[in-house]
Amino acid sequence: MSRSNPRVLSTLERAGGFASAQEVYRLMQREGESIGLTTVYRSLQSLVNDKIVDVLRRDDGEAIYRLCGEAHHHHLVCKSCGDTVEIEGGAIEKWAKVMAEEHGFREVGHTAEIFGLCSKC
Amino acid sequence: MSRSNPRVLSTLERAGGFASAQEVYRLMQREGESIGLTTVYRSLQSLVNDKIVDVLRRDDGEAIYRLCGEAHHHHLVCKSCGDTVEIEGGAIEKWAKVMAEEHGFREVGHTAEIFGLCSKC
DNA sequence: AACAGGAATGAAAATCATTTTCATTTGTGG
DNA sequence: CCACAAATGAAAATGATTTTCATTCCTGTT
Repeated sequence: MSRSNPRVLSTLERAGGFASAQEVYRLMQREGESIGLTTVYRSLQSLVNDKIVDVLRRDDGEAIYRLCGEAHHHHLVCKSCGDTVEIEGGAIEKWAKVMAEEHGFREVGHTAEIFGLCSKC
Repeated sequence: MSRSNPRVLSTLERAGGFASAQEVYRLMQREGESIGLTTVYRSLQSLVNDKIVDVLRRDDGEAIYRLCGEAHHHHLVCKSCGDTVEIEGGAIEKWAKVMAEEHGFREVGHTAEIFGLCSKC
C-alpha cells in the first residue's frame, strides 16, 4: 500500500470539478512537475480508499475524480455548440438523499446533467 | 450503420437483468451460436441508439446493457454488487425544466443517476 | 558516516474492454 | 445471374488501467 503523493491532490484541487487520472497527469506535466503516470494512478486510488476523493465514470468509461465534499455543481450543456453553464442542484441533492433512504442505500453520490439547445442555437 | 442482430437482443433478454457485451458474447458462444464479438458490440450500440436498451457502467468501467423497460426513469445503483433499482424522478423533471428556462435552453433532456451501497453490501 | 530494510517511484510490459480496419460473405433488387 | 449495398468477423489498433520489477529515497540504528 502506498500513500498518496501530495502533489496529485493539490493538482486535482487546482483542476476544479472533475478530472481523470490522465488529465491530472497531463496537467502536472504541463506545469513541469516530474511524476509518473503510475504514481498518479496509485495516488488517486489511495485517495479514494481514504475517502478523500470521489470517483465517477464518464460516459466513455473513463474514471473521473473529484474532491469529496467540494461543493459540486451540475451542468447545463448545449447539444449544438457545446456551451456549458454550471448550475446549482439543491433539488437534486434532496431527491438523491430521499431516494437513497427510501431504498436503504448508504454513502450515495449522484450525477445529473441537463442538455438541450441554448438561446444562441 | 448496421442494424441489430436479433439474436443479440434475444440473448440479452434471456440473460435477465444486466449483461456486458463480453457476457452476451460468451453466453451466445456457450449456446452454440456462431457470432463475432464485433457484431455483438455493434448490435448493442445500435439497440442503445434506438433506445431499446439502457447502458450503464459497472464500477470497473465495463458497460452493461439491459432492456429498457418502461418510459423515463432513473437508476439507483449499488457500487458494490451492481444491484439496480428503478426510481421515479418527478423532482428531477421539474428541476431540469426550471433550470433550462432560467438559462434560455430549449428542447432539453437530462440524465440523473444515484449510486451508493445497498442494504446488503 | 555507513547500513539495513521498507516504502515510494516510474518505465516498460501486460491486461482488458472497446473500436477500427478491411477483406469476405450474404441478401436483395434489377 | 449480376451488381451493389449491408452485415459479418478476424485481426490489429486504441486507450485506460494495472502489474512487474529494478531503482531510488527515507528513516531509524549502530
